[in-house]
Amino acid sequence: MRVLLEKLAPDALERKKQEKSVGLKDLPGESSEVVLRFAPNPNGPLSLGHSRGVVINSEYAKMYGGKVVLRFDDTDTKVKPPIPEAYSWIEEEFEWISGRSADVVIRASDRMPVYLDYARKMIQGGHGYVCRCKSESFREFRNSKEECPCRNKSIEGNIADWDAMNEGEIEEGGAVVRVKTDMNIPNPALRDWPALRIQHKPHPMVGDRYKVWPLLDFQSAIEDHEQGVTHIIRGKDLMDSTRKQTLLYEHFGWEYPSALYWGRVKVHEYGGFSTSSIRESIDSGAKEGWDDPRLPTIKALQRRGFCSESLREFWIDLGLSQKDISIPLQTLESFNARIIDSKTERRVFVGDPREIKLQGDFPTSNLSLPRHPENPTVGNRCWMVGGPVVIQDGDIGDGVFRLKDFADVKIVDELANIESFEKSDERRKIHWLPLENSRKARLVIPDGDEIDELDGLLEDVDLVIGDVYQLERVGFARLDRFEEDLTAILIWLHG
RNA sequence: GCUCGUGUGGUGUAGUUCGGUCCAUCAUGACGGACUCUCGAUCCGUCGACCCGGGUUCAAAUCCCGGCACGAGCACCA
Repeated sequence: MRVLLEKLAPDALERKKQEKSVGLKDLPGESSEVVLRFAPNPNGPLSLGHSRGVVINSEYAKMYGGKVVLRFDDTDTKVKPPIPEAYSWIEEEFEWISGRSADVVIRASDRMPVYLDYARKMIQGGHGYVCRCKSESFREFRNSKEECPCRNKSIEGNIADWDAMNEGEIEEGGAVVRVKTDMNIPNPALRDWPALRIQHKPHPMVGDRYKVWPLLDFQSAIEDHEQGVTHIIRGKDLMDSTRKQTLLYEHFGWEYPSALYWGRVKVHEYGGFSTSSIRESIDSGAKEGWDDPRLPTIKALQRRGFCSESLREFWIDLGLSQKDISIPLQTLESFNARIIDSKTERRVFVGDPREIKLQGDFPTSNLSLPRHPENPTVGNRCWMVGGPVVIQDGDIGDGVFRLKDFADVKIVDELANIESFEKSDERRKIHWLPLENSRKARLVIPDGDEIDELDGLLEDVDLVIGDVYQLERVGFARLDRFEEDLTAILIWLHG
């Protein structure tokens, strides 16, 4: 066979090197006018978990020249109530993460008349009914595949109940609108699922105008249709949602969009991405705020100095796998480090400083060091050498080392004797700083639920709040602020 | 319990649609080395995987059957 092939088609024997496909896979189905959506609950700012939805959806929109709808699913006033500031936070974060603003921004709470109208149509068409059963008793019906007594009520009776719900005549929990499916569907989750419920608690944005609010499966299904969404990308925990909504679409005679799913992601360093539990930790005082550097929020990531490009590369690299994955933060960090390294200026931070005096034959003078070793165009930084210098206490060791970019020294009686300016042997290289060019600084290092702080001295050369620096031999950190006593506060980014 | 989904090196990921071009891709990691430009960068090298068992086939990561493991849904949350 091989001999035959060699004669007929020698190319067929050449091994092509395997390649990993880059970027996202093609979208299934019709892709001429793609409309995607990202639908967070504004019960807090966006988290690292949400950023996956922003990146994947906006990236597909870019690939196909389509649109992304940013939709605020704010229909719950009790369990996960929206917070008013979060709407604008999320719009800004969406733009920061994706590098573009959303094409359409809508709030479910503004669209209530649309949902209520469709609900009434559904009831009138006999595809839904008002169920007055208690949730526990309906659960029994559902599990035993029995129809509940409300199911066969007349349309007139249902409309009367529907009006009563909207008038506020029925208490919370007293009634719910169900979509009529089939009590014999194998999957219990799909049997006559609830579409709208009563909430008397006022909504932070629209007040107490509405007494009946749609549940996610209903509201989202209606709005996806209204916006012409062609592809829904969401977590695989919402697979049953797709099936429920498909049944609703059948009632209305609509065609359901293509649905794609991703699995659950855990980042080892963070407990989870739940907005409610983050909010709890802030309310209890365990965390300082939404941008506490220990938190997996976008605000915290920004404050620490992550760039949005690394977030995009990270999620695109992970793709749309339905596998549940647990990934170390280091993976994101390595994307970030690679991207920011070339534009990050170097500075010296000496933690746990120890002062030493230089001794030897050298003139008091300027020492000029590059701001970036590979990018001379950003210029140099100047140190005055002559006075006392500081090194990290732990670096003392046997007292023989090289002060990086300066001189080989040997410590004798608290004095650093300069042995050579040229690198003369394989001794350790350590970072150091003239006292004259330093200012007090504190490096804040998030570590799980803890915050470690390291006091030291920072090279005081053109420090700009908000900039990220690479602290030589330490790692990357962002200058967060200056304290009143002018101490520089650095927040640790990564190594 | 019912329903749905997923199993590729330490961690992720490509390849599975339509079996051969796969002694399985890329990244990250670990280890070692080069560079008298860092514990950073760059460059070089090394390590390491198709969940298990059958079947079909000249040929299986890929198709079929049966296990096992893990995850999710079954909320008047999103």
